[in-house]
Amino acid sequence: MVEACTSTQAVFQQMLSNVQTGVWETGAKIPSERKLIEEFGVSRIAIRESLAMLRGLGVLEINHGQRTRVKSVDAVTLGHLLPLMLSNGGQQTFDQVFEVRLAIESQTASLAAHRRSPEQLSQLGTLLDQFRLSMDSGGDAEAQDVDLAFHLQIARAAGNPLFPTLLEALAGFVAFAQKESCRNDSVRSQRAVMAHESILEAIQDRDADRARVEMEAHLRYSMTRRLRQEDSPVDAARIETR
Amino acid sequence: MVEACTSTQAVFQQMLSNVQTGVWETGAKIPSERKLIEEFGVSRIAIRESLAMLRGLGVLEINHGQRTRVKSVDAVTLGHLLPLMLSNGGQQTFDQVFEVRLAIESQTASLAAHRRSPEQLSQLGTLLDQFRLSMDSGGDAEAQDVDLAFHLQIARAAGNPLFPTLLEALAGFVAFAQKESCRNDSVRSQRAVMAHESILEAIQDRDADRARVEMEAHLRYSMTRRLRQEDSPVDAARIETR
DNA sequence: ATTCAGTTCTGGTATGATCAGTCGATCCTG
DNA sequence: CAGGATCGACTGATCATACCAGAACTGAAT
Repeated sequence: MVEACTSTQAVFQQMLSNVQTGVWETGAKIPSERKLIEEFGVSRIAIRESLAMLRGLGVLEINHGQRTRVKSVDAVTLGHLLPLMLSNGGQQTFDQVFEVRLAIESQTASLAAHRRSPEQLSQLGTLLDQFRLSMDSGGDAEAQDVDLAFHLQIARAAGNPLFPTLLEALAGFVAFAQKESCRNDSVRSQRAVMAHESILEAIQDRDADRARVEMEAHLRYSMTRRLRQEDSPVDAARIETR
Repeated sequence: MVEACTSTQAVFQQMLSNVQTGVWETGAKIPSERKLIEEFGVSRIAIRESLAMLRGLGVLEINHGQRTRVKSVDAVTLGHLLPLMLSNGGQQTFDQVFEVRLAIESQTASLAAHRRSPEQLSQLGTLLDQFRLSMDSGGDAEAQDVDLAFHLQIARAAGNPLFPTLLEALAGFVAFAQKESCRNDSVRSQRAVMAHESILEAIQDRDADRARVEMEAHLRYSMTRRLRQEDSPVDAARIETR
């Protein structure tokens, strides 16, 4: 381990280590700033800046008046980070994000077919019904939300918490593109419902390969469909981060 | 956007926005703390804590004596974050990351078969040769690096910069597990070389499906192989960060 | 036992001073 | 004039102190 030349860095490393090794258990309260000053032997500034860094990382939950607690790093933090990561080049297009989503969801569909519990299956059925209703009532925004919920439920049924996390982060990007392509397009809506039905069926039958293929077809159709609507593929596909 | 009740939060949000909207360009220097005090109209504490949070997020590069610069968020930060996210997961941790990696790399292999340029192809050949040499000379660490480089090159050849970025973050996480399973295992080494050969061949032939299948088989083998070696599933799989 | 006010914890902010690196212009030397 | 040493003016890093504001705890009055 490289020696941290600044005291803030040193304290930060030590604190991070405390979290990682479980000295500071997740959900537990850590000592107050005044205590930490004595414990680390540095000024409050160094303590607070280290805490701020950890807060930035999403490791700590700091609230005025309450003791600071160790937070389990969740999708939200990753959701903050991914956009920053993905937009650093500034050249990312929706296609690129969509390809990643395709990769993820092919896997989730396949895994979900293997691992889904009966409860998760029935929940998927419920979401599918809701999706149909939203489509009929013409609520685009709602339909989109339900659509995402359906995909997220599949990701959850895959039994790997990373998948819903990643998908959620990615979905923020493709959301508005989906909305665009969804709008006033009964053909596509119909097809989306059918695609969801097919996917659900495959997951129900525990047919992993079919689930994957159906999901891939579904997403690829959405993607190409959207592309056809765009005249200027590069500029229009540029990501607007928040 | 939710109103930030504390000034530090407000400044943080504003700064983050500055980065995301490009007001603060990546790589450029941001105003000094003294300037920011005037600009935001808050005390130095608030400024510094906001900067610390952004540093924790990996957005800023702060060095003593030099102006603070905007850093492009790279895989390293995410590499820090993933262990924290999964540190409570115990045994499943690696499997989970591996599944994501599997999802990503199945796609990259497939896409690379379509899109690889001749230069990228020849580079893959070079890396494969290096891989063979490393295996023969018994340099485990080197072999692992070359292995990763090979996979990253495929991700690059997929023509989507998101893939190498994500893979880099994921690979750093599973690195030491790979090292473990690699060690003194000529059977596995041999098989890894053969797998790489098969993948490269498929990519060379522009056979996307085969590339995907070969990659999947390769990774799945590594994964199961590693699992079989672990006797104490919980402790052995615990994450050693850094 | 319940309620409510006051105390005392907690973190949040501000100020001012000082230390310590880095950079660049300036000056001195060869 | 060229090259290197020097000094000053930046930059961030750290500290001590004080005070503000929210949350929680305490204890007395009901």
